[in-house]
Amino acid sequence: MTARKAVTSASVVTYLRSCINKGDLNPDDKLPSEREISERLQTTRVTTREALKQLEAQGVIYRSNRRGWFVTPDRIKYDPSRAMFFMDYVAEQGQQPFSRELQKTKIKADAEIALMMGVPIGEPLVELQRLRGSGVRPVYVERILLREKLLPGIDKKDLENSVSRVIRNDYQTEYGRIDLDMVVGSLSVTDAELLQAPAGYTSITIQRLSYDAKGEVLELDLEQWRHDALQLKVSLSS
Amino acid sequence: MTARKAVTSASVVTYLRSCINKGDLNPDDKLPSEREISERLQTTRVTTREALKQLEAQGVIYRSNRRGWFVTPDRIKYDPSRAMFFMDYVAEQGQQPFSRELQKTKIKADAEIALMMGVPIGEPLVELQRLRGSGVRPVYVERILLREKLLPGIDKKDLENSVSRVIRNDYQTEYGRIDLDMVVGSLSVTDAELLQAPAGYTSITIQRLSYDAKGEVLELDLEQWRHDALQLKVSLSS
DNA sequence: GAGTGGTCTAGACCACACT
DNA sequence: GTGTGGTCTAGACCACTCG
Repeated sequence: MTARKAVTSASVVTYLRSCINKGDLNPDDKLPSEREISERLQTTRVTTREALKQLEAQGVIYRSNRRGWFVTPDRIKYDPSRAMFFMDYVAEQGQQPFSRELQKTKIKADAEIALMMGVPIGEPLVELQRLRGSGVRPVYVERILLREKLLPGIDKKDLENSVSRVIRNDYQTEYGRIDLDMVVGSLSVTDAELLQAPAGYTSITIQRLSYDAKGEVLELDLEQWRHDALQLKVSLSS
Repeated sequence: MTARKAVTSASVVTYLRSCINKGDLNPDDKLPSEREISERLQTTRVTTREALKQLEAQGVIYRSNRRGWFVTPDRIKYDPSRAMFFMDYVAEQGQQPFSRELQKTKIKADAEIALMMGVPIGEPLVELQRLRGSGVRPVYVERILLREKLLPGIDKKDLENSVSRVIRNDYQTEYGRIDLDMVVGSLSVTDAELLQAPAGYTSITIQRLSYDAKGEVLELDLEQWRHDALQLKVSLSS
């Protein structure tokens, strides 16, 4: 009998981790192809893929579409309790942020949105869709719903970089309470496409409801993050 | 040619979702075995398993050890900004909470812990490990590190149900600032075992550093949650 | 056009859970 | 003991990316 001992996915994980830790592979570097790894370690693609998925779950590597596997750069530290802007805090962490406006339209609140925002059905809103990333990698898509009633003419402003800055400067409106809601799930087909991830990729959904100083709802922000791109930090003082 | 069209994992997902939505399967119900599903839908176990993993990522079903797949009950809504206790808010949401003390020992801060807590290396601490769940399902493990210096004799108290209550009532100490840190990752072998999940299961890591009113660090809380068991809600007032 | 990741087939063995 | 989930082998085809 030639009885070759089966190669476990755990050993493939160990091997790949060591490559990354040794520095043979740096953040955003591409890993060798699945077939090449399999051949090198004398195993099958299924086992190699299993190992890759484990590392992906740990946030060590990530996938980009059908282009391959890459080493994950540091997570973006995001503190929703600090009044800071994406473009600023990513830069502060030594990475290059980018922001792309995908859509800006006037809509009317449907039943679902109205419920989430606590406004009447049919209330006029401005919907803004953005894609944001760090370096070469898109990290989240967001959908922002703004109440035109409280922010007249907001649809004509440049909102690509920061909505909060416009609200503060152009409307002399300060934020009051913010309600955050976070859940781990997986990406829809359309969101996955935008984030250059396979459908079903593990994601973090953040829903943020912002009020003004008088307690009126200003905006609803729905974010979908690649799970491995985010580290959430919140500071509470009671 | 007999050329049977390949069955896609997407169609298996659709089929299982419909079973759950129709009410054929209720929360915590066990799904049929992988082989049975495969045979019923004329496909292989690999494809069925792929579908099950997709539903797992979405949080629709969960695994328990080697016992099988089950329908996920509602997520526990957890608001760290409210002064509430696990046992209370789970009950409030109509589920039966449980809490089990796994360990309680006196230790000295090692380098890693000292750094996280901002205390000197070697500072005496009380380490408490607990396992908590809802219904029949364990949902998170936690490791609590308490500063004996500020909480003398804390190791002799009953801490199974609520540390915060003891601190408040027995030490007349109020909490001040709380720093939260959240990240999505995967379970270690030991944590997975405690949570009756396979190693590598997707998890949410929550790190909570609590200060007293004077700004002194009181405790460090390290929690590992099953990703599908938690919905985090935070209310911030600026 | 060559090569890659994404997916599916059709088996197999093992360790553990349940009865 | 029986059956289950967990894992691995050894192929195959397709759709897409990249050069």
